[in-house]
Amino acid sequence: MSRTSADQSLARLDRAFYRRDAARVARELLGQRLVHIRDGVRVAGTIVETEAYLGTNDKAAHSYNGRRTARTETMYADGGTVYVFLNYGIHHLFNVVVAHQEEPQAVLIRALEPTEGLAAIRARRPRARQARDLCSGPGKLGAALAIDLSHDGADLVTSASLFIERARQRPLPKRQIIVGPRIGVDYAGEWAAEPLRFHIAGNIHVSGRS
DNA sequence: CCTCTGATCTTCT
DNA sequence: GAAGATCAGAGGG
Repeated sequence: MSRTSADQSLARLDRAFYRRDAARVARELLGQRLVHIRDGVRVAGTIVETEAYLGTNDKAAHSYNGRRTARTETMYADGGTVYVFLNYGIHHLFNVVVAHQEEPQAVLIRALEPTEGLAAIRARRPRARQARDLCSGPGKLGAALAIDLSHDGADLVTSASLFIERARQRPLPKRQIIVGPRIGVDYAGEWAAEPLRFHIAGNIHVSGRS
C-alpha cells in the first residue's frame, strides 16, 4: 500500500483538535491512530484507552497547584505538544498536551491496539506472551512505540515521525465508550464532575481486567 | 485466581 | 527519606 506525505498530513489531527478541554479530547482520541516512525519503521496502533488530567486543581495532575518544574514544564505548552515523563524511574508515559499554552491539561494514552509494525513491537516487548500484553498499559505502550524522554516537547501537528492520524471522522458512539475512575490515582479522590478515564467497550487491549 | 515485591528516577518533605 | 499516572515475576490457593 503506497501513501504520499500529502495523504498523511490530510489524515493527521490538527491543532484545533488538541486545543480543547482534556476530557473531550480524551474521549475523541479513542479510535484514532498513534504513529511513530523510527529508522524507517512505521509502528502504529489504535488508541483504546485514555485518561484526562485537568490543570492546577487536579491533585493527580503533575501541574496540581501550579507546580512547574523542569519535568512538568511541557504541560504548559500549546495543545498538540507531546509530554513524556519517566514513571517509577523505569517507564516512559506518553501524554498529549491539550487546551492552550499556559493552561496545563493533558491526556494520558493508556493503551493501544497494535495495527502496524508488529515485528518491531514484538522485538521491543520480548516478555509479552499474548497480543493483549503488547500495549495494554501506559508503560507497555511507551516501550512498544520506543517512546523516550527525547520525544518530550515534540509537536504532533508538525513532527515527521510522531503524530496521530484521524482514523475515524466522527467520535465513537457513546455506547461504545466506557467511562470510569482513573487508574492508580485514588489519592486524588473523585473531585471532577465526571470520571476521567475512557476506553473502548469490550476491547481486549485495554489495561487491567475486563 | 490472587497478593507481594523489586526495579530505579524525580520531586517533595 | 518516601511516594509515585507501572510492570513482571514469584509464590500461594
